[in-house]
Amino acid sequence: MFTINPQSGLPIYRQLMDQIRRMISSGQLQPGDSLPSVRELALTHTVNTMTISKAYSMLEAEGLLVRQRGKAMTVSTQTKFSEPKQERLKRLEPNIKQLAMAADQLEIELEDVIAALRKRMEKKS
Amino acid sequence: MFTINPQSGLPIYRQLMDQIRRMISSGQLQPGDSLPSVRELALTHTVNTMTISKAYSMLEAEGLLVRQRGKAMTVSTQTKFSEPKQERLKRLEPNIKQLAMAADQLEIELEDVIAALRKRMEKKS
DNA sequence: CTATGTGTATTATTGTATTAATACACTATA
DNA sequence: TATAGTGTATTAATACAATAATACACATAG
Repeated sequence: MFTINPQSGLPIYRQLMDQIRRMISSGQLQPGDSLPSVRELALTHTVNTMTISKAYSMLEAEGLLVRQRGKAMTVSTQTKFSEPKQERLKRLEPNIKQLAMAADQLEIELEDVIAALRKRMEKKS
Repeated sequence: MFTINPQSGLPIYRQLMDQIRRMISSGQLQPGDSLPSVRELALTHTVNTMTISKAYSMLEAEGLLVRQRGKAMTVSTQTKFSEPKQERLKRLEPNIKQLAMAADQLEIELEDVIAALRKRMEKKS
């Protein structure tokens, strides 16, 4: 369900938070939906349960998730799911910015970046 | 000369290493070129000198930089500067991959991603 | 020679990230 | 009621990241 890369330098709990935020923003995770249990995620990604729990707790502090003891974490019904495209684009900005910087420093032309991106994104769909 | 974002989660010394690697790969930093002194970088980015030093040391261990006591760090003359486009594209892959994942989770269409990227990259040139 | 500019080493401190093992409180279900 | 499944708390240990202050070794220009 999620993609964790322990080598990326980015803390695991932050990778998780980012991904969950985005999937809620798009509606892939809708209000009321249950998230995988901390033990399940910890197992499939060979990560400690407390690492997952930390991500969940912080998203709960943000109001995105709701915790009910004894039950799986769920997406808050207070969140407006499926944000408009403009909002979602804003969430993508940091990633755009970072790619642009990297391409710039590598002196890779815009069209080549686009080609690479196309290749990657069309693969999945 | 470099862009440091302390909030990004990625360790500062790794941000620096990534950027230097890319600029050597493209030839923006050429063999023999001097890098900014650790004190200068530390000052302009309000970061500790040892953090910069760590990045430099690790790049020296990789063979990219050369240290001569009493002088500024320089780009190794052993490195092939201006790598071919194919090599540079390979270096961009992780960034492409990450953007693709984010866009996917945000359910942003390829064409919208490209538009955002275009907007950002054309701004600079 | 001196002053200034390189990078480095050392030691100490602080905060964060992750793992580990165990126990607890609660829910749902057989 | 018993069992298995939720998330959480606690304590301990380890590793990493960053800061701080100081001192050292060397190069170069005056």
